[in-house]
Amino acid sequence: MPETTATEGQGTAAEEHDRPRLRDPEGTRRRILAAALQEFSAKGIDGARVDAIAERAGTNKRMLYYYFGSKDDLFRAVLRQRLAERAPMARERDRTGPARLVELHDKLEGSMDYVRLLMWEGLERGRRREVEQELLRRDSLVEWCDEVREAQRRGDLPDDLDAEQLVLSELALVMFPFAFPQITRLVTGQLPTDAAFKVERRAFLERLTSRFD
Amino acid sequence: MPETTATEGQGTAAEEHDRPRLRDPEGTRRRILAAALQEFSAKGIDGARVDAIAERAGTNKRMLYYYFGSKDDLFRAVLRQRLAERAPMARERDRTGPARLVELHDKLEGSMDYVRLLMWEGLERGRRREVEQELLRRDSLVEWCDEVREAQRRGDLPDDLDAEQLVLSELALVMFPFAFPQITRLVTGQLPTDAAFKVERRAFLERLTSRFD
DNA sequence: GGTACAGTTAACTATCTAGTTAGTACACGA
DNA sequence: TCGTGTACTAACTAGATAGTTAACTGTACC
Repeated sequence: MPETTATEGQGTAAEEHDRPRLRDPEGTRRRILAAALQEFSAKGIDGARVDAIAERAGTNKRMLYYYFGSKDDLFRAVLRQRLAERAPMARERDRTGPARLVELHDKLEGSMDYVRLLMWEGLERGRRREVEQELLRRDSLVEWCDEVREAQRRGDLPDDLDAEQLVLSELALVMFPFAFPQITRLVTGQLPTDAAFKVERRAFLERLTSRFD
Repeated sequence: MPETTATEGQGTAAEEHDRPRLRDPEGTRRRILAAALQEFSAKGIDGARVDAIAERAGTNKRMLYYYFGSKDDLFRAVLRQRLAERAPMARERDRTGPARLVELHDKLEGSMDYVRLLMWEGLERGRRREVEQELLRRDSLVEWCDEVREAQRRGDLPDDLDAEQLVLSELALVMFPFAFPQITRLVTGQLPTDAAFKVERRAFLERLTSRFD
């Protein structure tokens, strides 16, 4: 018979408010995903520690394997969820109007974790043929390119530039500072998370678009 | 007294050509750096394995600590060396002329390992106040910004755009595809290392510059 | 009120990994 | 030819880490 320390701290009613439900499958799952998002975003797949994720989620490491199978599967689940969350936002955006870069910048600036997740994906998985949510992502990007071509036909965007390359470049302009914080700091003296930087970048993107179209 | 297996395979003259010099301090150091560059570039600091670096360098793991002190110090040594190698190239380049983006693209396309090293630095060390070769890098970038401002005064570049933001954006346009190979593939159908992609990107950057200035 | 199963836990294990110990051998100057 | 320091090596270690075991428990359903 094992030492019965397991029940320690669960008997008293005073502690009930700490953990309202003793069992909460969906909650546990959600908490693990949230904790994993933070951990993976901060340290990548190799750098993240399974124990740290479990502790952050306020649960046991075993639950992580119970729900997700492996560290790698957990990373993919996190990425899948985050991508699915953002997918609908892309469609809402005006992707060809004069405010498109500023709008994209605003959408992205609050989700550093998302950009970092994509970077880890690129570095640790970039060579793969298939990527998480391949079809969803490709469809979304193809749609964007189609809209650009449409706008080119209308004359709203310059038609001598390849649509795909243009989309790639707009992503570059907005994502790059968040992806390379050290370069951003070396060039501008500020980190991409600084409020002052965001204001300057925003203003720059605004002027760039107006000058460009 | 330990077993004297150490001399095994070193006595015969027939094996001499495998290892021309039994001692080659500079060579060993160089081989470790080269191996570390490959390993760190491919897998990052956390992902790289010290044993793998030693094996790739054809030496013993102990030598790595003998010459560089720690895994972390080795990474910094690799980064420092690579940055020092590239520093003079920046000054040679014409950074304000109409071919500047294409030229930067050409300079960068052969050194994926360099871009990846910078990405790992950004992800695993981005928050730090100081970065490897801080002064060298900042000086180089400040010089670039000054040249841009000069060109703006001359009227060669649009003067309503902040010089720092412009430099950051030009780096973004060129580095982004290499940093996000999976996004590049999803948008264009090609990896940034594909010859076809490079041609297209080059053409795009050329047209972009001519339309912009 | 019993029972079956999903949810939860602590403790365990095999393996890996950065870093070390302690010793060997080459080269070079005296 | 001897002695000394630099270069080099194999084997080891302590701690970490992903993943597992097995036992336990709340809960839904009968």
